[in-house]
Formats: sequence, structure tokens, C-alpha cells
Amino acid sequence: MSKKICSEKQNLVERLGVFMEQREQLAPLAARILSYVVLTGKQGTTFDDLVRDLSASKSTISTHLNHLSDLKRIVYFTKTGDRKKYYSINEDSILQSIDNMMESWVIQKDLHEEIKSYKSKINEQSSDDVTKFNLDFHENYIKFLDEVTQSVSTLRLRIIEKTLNSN
Amino acid sequence: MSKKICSEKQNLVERLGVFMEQREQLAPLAARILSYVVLTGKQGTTFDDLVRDLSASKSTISTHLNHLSDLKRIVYFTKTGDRKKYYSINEDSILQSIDNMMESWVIQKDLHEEIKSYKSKINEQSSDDVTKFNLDFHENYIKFLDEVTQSVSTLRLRIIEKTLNSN
DNA sequence: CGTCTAGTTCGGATTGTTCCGAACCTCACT
DNA sequence: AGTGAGGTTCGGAACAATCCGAACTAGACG
Repeated sequence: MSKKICSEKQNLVERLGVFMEQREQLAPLAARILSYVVLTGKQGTTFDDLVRDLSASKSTISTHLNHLSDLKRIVYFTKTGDRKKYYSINEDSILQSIDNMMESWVIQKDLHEEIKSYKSKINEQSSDDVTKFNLDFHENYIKFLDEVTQSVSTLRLRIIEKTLNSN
Repeated sequence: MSKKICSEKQNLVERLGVFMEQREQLAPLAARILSYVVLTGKQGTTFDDLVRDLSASKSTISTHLNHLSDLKRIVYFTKTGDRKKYYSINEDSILQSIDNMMESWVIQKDLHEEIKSYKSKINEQSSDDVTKFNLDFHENYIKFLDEVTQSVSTLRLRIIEKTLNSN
């Protein structure tokens, strides 16, 4: 199959890699691996492909492949009579990234709730009106988080339905 | 005013700090500063408060305060006859974080569009049906991004309206 | 002019991250 | 038992991020 990596793919791997590195808190090479796997698709990516096309050492590839597997970002399949592993991206990765987003919003909401109650307590203790906390900020933020969580949760359901229908 | 930092505040600074450190890609101390400023509110936080309560050096506080100002995450006000700067968080920080989110979605969308067109090109070149790329993944992702951008954009407008009304 | 307040700047020391090479393991095949 | 393919593990080198201390600046005040 495709032996040489074409420069367009190489370029996309790097650019997608930079983006993922930042957004998903991955090591540079882990992000490149994920990009490569995305850009190779269902035919699957092997250990050797990665060592060759990303010019990285076997040890690094091994570590990061296992890490990405642990995170369920990638999965592998095998072929009968072939010991190689063929990696491809976990098909539910859209859902994954939605869930991550929502989880982060939940954490954020909890923190804001806690801060709000801390500030209320301080407000009660102080008689001085000028230094009293204004809680609007947190209230608005919490409201925003609720709404965005709600709206994305609806989208999430719709995606699941679509997936079920197409199978 | 409040001289000693209470342990509840200290605890919240650390926990909010850990969260921000990760989500906003800030240095540990920069995230603590931001947390501290949030938890101190409109009375404002001074350089000295931070040096004392975060047990950090003047140089570090200085660097990070300036960095956070550059990023427009915090602003300062002054008091007549007082050379100190009183920092508080930029009031439009909700909008800021919404905008950052949306910007990241736009970048993501562009990348997926580009990948889709790369894969289409490869598909045309190959006659082999088995190895052809399935574009559903990117199409769904783009659709999701469009919808979530749309829905958050509506929320954003509502927040702006509310802010205008209350002034 | 000296001193005090309120910071800023710069050269490292410390710590953390990322990657590599060498040695190793395991299964399959001969 | 020996060899090769397909990896894994570990120690450390190389590099990057983070923070600190010491020396400095700029304006205010006596």
C-alpha cells in the first residue's frame, strides 16, 4: 500500500498535531501519532509506519501508543496471520470530546458554586457595604454553564440517535 | 482590612488554581494569582498581598501580573494619593472564555474541512473501495461544531443584552 | 540629595517534560 | 536451540518551564 508519506499528509499531521498538543494536553509526539492515525483512517496505522514517518524512536512510539490506548483515544485491530497491530481512532471520539467538555463544565460549575457560598459567608460577616462581594459574576457564569451544558447535552443525544439509526 | 488570609480562601485559591492552570495553560503561580484575584473581588488585590499570601518572590509576581494584564485577564485601578495598583479581574471574562471556546471551534472546523478535502482527493485517486476513507466522521464533527457554535453564540448575545440592560 | 515605596529586569538554579538507545521480552518459525 | 519480527522497559541526556535573588529604576517625600 502507500509506502511514501506524501507531503500534504505530513503537513496536515504537523498542523493537526500542534492543535491537539495544546487542546488535549498531549506530548508533541503523542499528538502527531493521533493526527497520523486520524489521517490514515480505517486501513489502520502500524508501529513501523509511525517510526518511519514520524522519525521517532521505537521506545517513544511504544510509550505513546500505549498511553493513547489507555486513554481510549485509539483502538487496534489485527489481521489473521499477522502479528502487527493496526491502530485506528476510537469511533466514539466525538462523544468523548463532548463528554470531556461537559465534565469540565461541571467541575467549573461546582467551583463557582463553592466560591459563591464562600463569598456569601464573607458578605454576612462584613457590615461594610463597599467591600461586599458582588455575586452576579458567578451567578451569570453558572447560568451560562447550565445553559451550554443543556444545549450540548441535547446535541449529544441527537448524535447518539443518528449513530444508532445508521447501524 | 482583612490582614490574614483565611484557610478557606487559601484552599479555594489552590483548587481553583489547579483547574485554571490546566484549562487556561497558565503557569502554576499565574493561575494562583488569577484565583486569588477572583476570590478577593472588587476591593482589589495588591502586589504585596500576593507576595505575602502566595509566598512567592516579587519577581515572579511581577512577571505574572504583567503577563495576565497583557492577556487582559486582569485590570487594575488606583486610589488617589496611593501609588499601589489594585488588581481585579476583567469584568468581561465570561465573554472572553466564550470567545476563546468559539475560536477554538472555528480552528477545529477549518482543520476538519481541510482533512475532509484531503481524504476526498485520496479517495478519487484510489480505485480500491476497501481502503477508501469514510468521511462521515469529519462531516458529523463539523456539523456538531456548527451547531454548538451557533447555540453558544446565541447565549453570548443574551449575556451581552443582559449586561447592557443592567447598566 | 538621601531615602522610601512600589515595582521591574536579568542571570541563573531547580524542577519537569520529552525523547532516545540499549537491553530485554515473547511468540512464531525453522 | 537459534533467529527474526514486533514490540516493551528503563536509565538518562537534552531541552523547556518555572521560580528565585540580587541588583536596578522611577517617582514621592522630607
